[in-house]
Amino acid sequence: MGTKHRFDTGEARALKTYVKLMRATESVTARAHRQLSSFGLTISQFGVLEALYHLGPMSQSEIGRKILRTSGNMTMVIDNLEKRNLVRRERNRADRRFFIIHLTDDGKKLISSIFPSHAAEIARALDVLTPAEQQTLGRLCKKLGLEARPEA
Amino acid sequence: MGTKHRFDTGEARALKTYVKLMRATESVTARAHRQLSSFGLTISQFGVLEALYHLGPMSQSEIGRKILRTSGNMTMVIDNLEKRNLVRRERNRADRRFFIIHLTDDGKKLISSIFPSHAAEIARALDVLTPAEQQTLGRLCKKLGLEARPEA
DNA sequence: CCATATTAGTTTAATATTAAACTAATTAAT
DNA sequence: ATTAATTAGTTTAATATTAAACTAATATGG
Repeated sequence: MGTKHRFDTGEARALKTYVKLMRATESVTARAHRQLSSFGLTISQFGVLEALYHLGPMSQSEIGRKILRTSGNMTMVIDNLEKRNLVRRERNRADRRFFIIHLTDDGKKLISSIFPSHAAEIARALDVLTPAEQQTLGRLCKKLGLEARPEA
Repeated sequence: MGTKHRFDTGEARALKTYVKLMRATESVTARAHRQLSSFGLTISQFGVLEALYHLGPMSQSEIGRKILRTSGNMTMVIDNLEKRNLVRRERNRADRRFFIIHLTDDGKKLISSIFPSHAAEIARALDVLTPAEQQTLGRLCKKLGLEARPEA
């Protein structure tokens, strides 16, 4: 058929899929964002608090790896959380290059009060898919996500 | 079982699915971003050029709707593209509230030279999925995307 | 020990992003 | 026609985001 490839069908399919993937993510994220901002948190700030809440104290770079952000970014997000006394930097004694970030009592109180409604909101968003469809979506996304991100 | 719901299984499933969805999107987008930045374009700038290239001249708000960005955002992105002489604002005579944004010759040249490699890069990223899997992923994402974004 | 490399985090400069307040132009309603 | 509401775009202020240059601490390899 096409000698060059004015628009290889495989590419067209991939592009269409990608657009839908992005729109789906942005639609769910926008919903989460709307809700979180009513609690005065950005998505990244929530991500930090949530990681600390469910996984325990961590260094900035570890958190950055979990929520897919750069180290420079983490500096600012954690600065802002620290200003509001939601987290606390604690210099590691053994290796003084890094901090361990802890939730403060205020932070713990906030994230534990917000998390349930966040989870419920996400569940509401995914409710248009059956449980089986969610499983399938998760499986396909996992395959896609792994490919460019060898890290867990 | 659980009277309250310490972690309703439906919610747990939804959250896991959402995390995978985000990671998949960010993995593909990061790949696209890496490539585009080698051409000196951000994702949003590319989105604007691509929309104009494939859909023709449009107002800022129309572009914003296509690429899911706010109007304030469009002002800056288009300012930056205009500075580089890749697009041109043309005041609409009939309704002087809006501009029609046109690709300049430079802009046309740039996007037409970049688009094929971008498409190829996305296709490469989606290559871990079979065509059938891509179709399924697209179908599920479309369902999800529609729900919170009634606009087409 | 000392030079080098690596690692954690910060800073800087640029763009992105949003929400909200705002201006200007148009449309609708009475 | 005049007022009110809507629409397009800009501006502002705040946070986000990245890449790149940087500092400080640690690890490695002679």
